[in-house]
Amino acid sequence: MQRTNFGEMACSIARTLDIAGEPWTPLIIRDVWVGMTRFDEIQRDLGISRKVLTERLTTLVDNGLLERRLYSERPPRHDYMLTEKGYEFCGVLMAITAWGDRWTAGEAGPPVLLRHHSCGQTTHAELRCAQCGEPIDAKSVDILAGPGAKPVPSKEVYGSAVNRRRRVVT
Amino acid sequence: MQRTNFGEMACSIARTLDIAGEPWTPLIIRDVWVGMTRFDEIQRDLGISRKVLTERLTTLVDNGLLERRLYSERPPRHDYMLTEKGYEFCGVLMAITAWGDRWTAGEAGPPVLLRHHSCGQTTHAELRCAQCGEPIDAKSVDILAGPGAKPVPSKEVYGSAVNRRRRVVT
DNA sequence: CTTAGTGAGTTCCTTCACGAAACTCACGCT
DNA sequence: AGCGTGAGTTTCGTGAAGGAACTCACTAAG
Repeated sequence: MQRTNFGEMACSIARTLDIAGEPWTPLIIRDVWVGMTRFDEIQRDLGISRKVLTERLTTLVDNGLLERRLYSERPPRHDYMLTEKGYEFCGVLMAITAWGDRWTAGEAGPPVLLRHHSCGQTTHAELRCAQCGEPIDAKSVDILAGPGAKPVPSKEVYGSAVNRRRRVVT
Repeated sequence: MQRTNFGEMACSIARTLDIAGEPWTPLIIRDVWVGMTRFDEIQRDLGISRKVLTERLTTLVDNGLLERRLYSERPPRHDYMLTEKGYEFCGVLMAITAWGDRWTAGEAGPPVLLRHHSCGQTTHAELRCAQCGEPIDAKSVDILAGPGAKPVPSKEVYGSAVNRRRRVVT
């Protein structure tokens, strides 16, 4: 893990990135999502060193995004399965995919398409307000300190940053 | 940047993580989003080394997520401003925040709340299908190879992984 | 029985990224 | 002149990543 301890910051982004803030972990979750549940097939697909894959898988299991499911007793062998927590992280991957398709795909177009079961169409994930259902983006929200915000100096700085945002953006 | 070149993978997630696949870059984008546009205030807020901040800011400018805007000529001084590309990356940050609030906030609750301008409520970002508007999650989509998928061996592996997903998950 | 292959790691060594600290430069202000 | 501020740059030590080889526990085939 990186040397700075992002897991103790009072920030959901930082805490999340403490678990998944390097490229391999999201890519492993993606692979498990699409059905690669065995060590060797993930390793082959990603071209990742066995050592790093072992570490990442262990971290994901320890943090509750993956679970090991025994598929063979002699020798002991496991499938890696997404937990509910892991499945919900795939929402983050869908948001990343949507951004990546928009800005990094170039002329070739998106490497991956999603087809939604309900409507049967190829689609992508769009961010909506959980309250009113309208599209939501960085310019259409205010950012407020929440109950889990740190009380002392960071909040002070944070509070003034919120005010500064009003000045600069508007 | 890490040694594996994620930018050349035929995968929007990997390409995106080539730019932003370590914790500092998303945190810097967040800080700029909330209004910290100067070098020193970002540095103080994040407690990041000046060297790493310089590198990350340069990468973000080179990749078009931030732009430098001169606010002083003597000496030359810049505000760092989000581009449209950068603003859309904040959508990814909102998705990360929603996941992090759900799974990493603990008893303290979310450190940050969003208030949506349109409806005036505190809210969070929710993923919806861009076609039909219904909520979308990892279990409600099929993953298909798109036009930008790599033709040869990865696609072969990828195709079989999609089939395996059907077997394991359903 | 031996040998070979497979799956899932572990170990070792080299390289590279990060963090701390110090330094540098270009200002403006007193 | 000296000091403070903002924005870097440099140096050095530490730890993580990657490549390669090795290890172990099986199963299958000869």
